[in-house]
Amino acid sequence: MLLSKSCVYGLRASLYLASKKEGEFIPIKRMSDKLEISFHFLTKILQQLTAQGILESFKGPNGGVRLNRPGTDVQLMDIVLAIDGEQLLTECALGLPGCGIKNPCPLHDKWAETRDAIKAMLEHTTLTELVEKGRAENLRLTTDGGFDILFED
Amino acid sequence: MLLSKSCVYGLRASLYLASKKEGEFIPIKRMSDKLEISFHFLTKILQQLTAQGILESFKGPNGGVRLNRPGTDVQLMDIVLAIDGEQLLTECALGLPGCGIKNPCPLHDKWAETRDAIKAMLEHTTLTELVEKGRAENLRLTTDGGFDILFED
DNA sequence: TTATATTAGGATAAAAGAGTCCAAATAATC
DNA sequence: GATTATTTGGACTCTTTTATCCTAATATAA
Ligand code: SF4
Ligand code: SF4
Repeated sequence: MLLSKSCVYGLRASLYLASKKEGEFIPIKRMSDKLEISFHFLTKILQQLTAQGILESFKGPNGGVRLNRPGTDVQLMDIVLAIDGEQLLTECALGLPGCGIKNPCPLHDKWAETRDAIKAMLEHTTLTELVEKGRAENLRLTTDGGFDILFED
Repeated sequence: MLLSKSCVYGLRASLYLASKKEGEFIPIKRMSDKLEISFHFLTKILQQLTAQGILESFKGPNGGVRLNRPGTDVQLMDIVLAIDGEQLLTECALGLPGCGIKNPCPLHDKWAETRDAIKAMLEHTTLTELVEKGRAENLRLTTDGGFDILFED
């Protein structure tokens, strides 16, 4: 798998948050219900995102989490880096230790191209962009149901 | 990680085999030494490749494994499919169950492009091609040492 | 001030991936 | 026929990832 499960959940949750009114705190419980992710697990993941400054959290009634920056300023790569780290950008195809351009393996050239494509995609896609697309085309963030089900309260 | 460790080891071993005289059986022990991979682990992996018809094995003294087809006919994708299965081609970015074009998530379009690039790379690269490149430029298949160390007996 | 809703954080459990070990089967050589 | 070199296959262990649970801290509201 390209991204860990934690990372995927983090992305889904971030998209959910980006679809909400800016500044509003959303309880994790609500998100885990809507997104069909284990509440406790999602909590752990969002704690990471909070620790990394991507989310902001607030305790107590009316508490929850929200994006720390507008969704237009959050790239998918930000989430991926916060959860999976640089692995995706550094590790690669033949996974030899201490890799890079200096001492490449035979796959390096081809792999580097592919990896750059992945990187570019993650860096050039913002949360808001996907939310707008999802809303316009009623795409899904869960197993069943379209984007719209996320907005029923 | 894009490819499992088993898969990476399988690729490295297949490249090794493709660099050898066609038809020659190579003992797994020799490969595991050269490639610095645990003998027992590599054995398990190569058993999978043998079961999938990518390699052929022969027991006893002078035994070992060899490619079942010429290296020019073996794509990287063949190895990846044999070890990691279709996961890479079917699963994806947001990893929603039962995914596909019918009921996509907001990332689908962008992801599909990226995934196709990965797929194309793996499908259009043959073992022989990489071996020739590795030989010509003395690239490496192990932590230290160039391609050439693989050929000392 | 008490009850309630929430995140934070630690401990633990279950599942998957990676790696090791051993006995059995097979083939060549002595 | 006995010994040796090799693959096969199963059982097992270790590590990492995924998931669950419980308690504490914090903020609101009654
Ligand atoms: S040389 Fe390049 S492709 Fe090969 S393992 Fe290193 S970074 Fe990856
Ligand atoms: S819709 Fe496409 S990108 Fe999204 S999870 Fe499914 S296959 Fe992957």
